[in-house]
Amino acid sequence: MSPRVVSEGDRRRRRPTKQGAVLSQRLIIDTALRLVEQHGADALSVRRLGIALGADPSALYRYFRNTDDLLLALADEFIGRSLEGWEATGDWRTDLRAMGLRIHHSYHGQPQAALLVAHRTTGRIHETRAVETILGILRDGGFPDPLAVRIYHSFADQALAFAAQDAAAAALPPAAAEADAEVWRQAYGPLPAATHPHVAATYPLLAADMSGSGYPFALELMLTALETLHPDGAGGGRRDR
Amino acid sequence: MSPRVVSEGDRRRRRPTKQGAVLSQRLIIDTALRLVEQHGADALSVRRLGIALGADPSALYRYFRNTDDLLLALADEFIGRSLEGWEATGDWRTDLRAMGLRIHHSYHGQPQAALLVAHRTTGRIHETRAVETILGILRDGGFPDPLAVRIYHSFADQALAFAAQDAAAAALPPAAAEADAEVWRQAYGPLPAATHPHVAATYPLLAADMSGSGYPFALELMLTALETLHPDGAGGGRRDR
DNA sequence: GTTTACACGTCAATGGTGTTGACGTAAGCT
DNA sequence: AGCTTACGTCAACACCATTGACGTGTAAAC
Repeated sequence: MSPRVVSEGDRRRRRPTKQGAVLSQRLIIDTALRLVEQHGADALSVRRLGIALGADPSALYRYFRNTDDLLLALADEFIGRSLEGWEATGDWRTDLRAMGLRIHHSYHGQPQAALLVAHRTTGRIHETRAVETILGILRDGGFPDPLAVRIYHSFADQALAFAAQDAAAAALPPAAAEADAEVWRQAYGPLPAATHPHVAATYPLLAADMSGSGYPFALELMLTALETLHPDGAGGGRRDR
Repeated sequence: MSPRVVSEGDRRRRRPTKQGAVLSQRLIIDTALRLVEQHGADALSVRRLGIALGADPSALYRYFRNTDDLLLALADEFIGRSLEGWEATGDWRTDLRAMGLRIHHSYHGQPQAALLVAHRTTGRIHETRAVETILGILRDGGFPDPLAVRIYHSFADQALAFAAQDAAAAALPPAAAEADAEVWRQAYGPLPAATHPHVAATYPLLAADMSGSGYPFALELMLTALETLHPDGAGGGRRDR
């Protein structure tokens, strides 16, 4: 008896489905990504993916052990894409900022896969390269090793944590996402100054600010703090007091 | 015809189930939290919750409109518990720090539930009180409204994002957690200086640092940055209103 | 105390999900 | 040309959230 899933290298018989599609891991991953992009995260089910491929849903189990296996493959795919094409400028502020925003942005683009991978340590090639790059920015930027390592840890965790957080929001079923957005109008708007003076006083500002991600400003705050920790005093004289 | 779900105030008839349980929102939420605590986030389904309560699963729909409604109630309960007993000192640095660590800590203590809940906006009583409290710390601390709001947003998101991130790590099944820890030794330890000079140079520091959470340091960085943004320059004193 | 209205627990059914075992066809080797 | 067996298909299982109909028995009204 043959194992249910055959590794891609050993695959031989390319047998078309009833509807004429010739399956492969590549085709399945690409189709799944397209499905998620076009119809949202919850459109990705084995049954729907089967239909989109023109194959019986159970055929997928010839290519992936289970849906988790498939989603990890998806995640790995976009990690690769998210690191593509970045180049260092040599200024640690600029480079850290770009790195953070890039991670955050690319995870946000594929929330479903992001959710799965954001809190795992993969140790794979793209991840190790990212670690190396960020550490390099900090050490070449003049931070001593112990500080560079602590900063790396907080910087990377913060980028991933915010990315996962925002991805989770983006991956909510439409109804729940709508509800979360409405909450700021319906629950916080009517709060009276008597019981919630600070919310009442700042409500318009709040409602406007909360619609976006808190990450960009958090990143700027971190960069600001790093300037004061930099061994060269004010960190190149950008900040004054 | 009566609406399917009756608001808690208007509820009158307390009719025991076949198995003798007398349902209420309180009982349901407490049971759900216990279920998640004991058997993990995946154990929370309407059917299983019904069984745990000793009631037909569909009885839940007399108390919550749907599972999302139940989840939000769960989330708010969680927020409430994590802020129980906190008291302001009047110093915004101390208070913000305490607030952040408290959120982070309580989520870490209930990782399974935290995962389920960390990225929702509930708009309910405990959450609004938390928002009011944090905004109050910032405004009473002397930050002008537009800045206070931006800071609130990034501060709260940071605490929640890290909490979810660390909860996710703590909630991994033992086997997967072991595997993730091993990755740092097996994948990063052997990286040669030729291809990954920065990782190789700092590996002992890295391995030691990565075992903890990045949040405490990230929080300190944020507080440091806030000092420089404070209108009183070095952020010396408390401002009265 | 008796009556009455209806709240709410229960049942059954719907349409979704991931996953597996059995089966036979046809693909690609010899 | 014949043989093996990979792999696409089918059917079934166990679970999921949710809803409409129903009737019991509680608590209010009298």
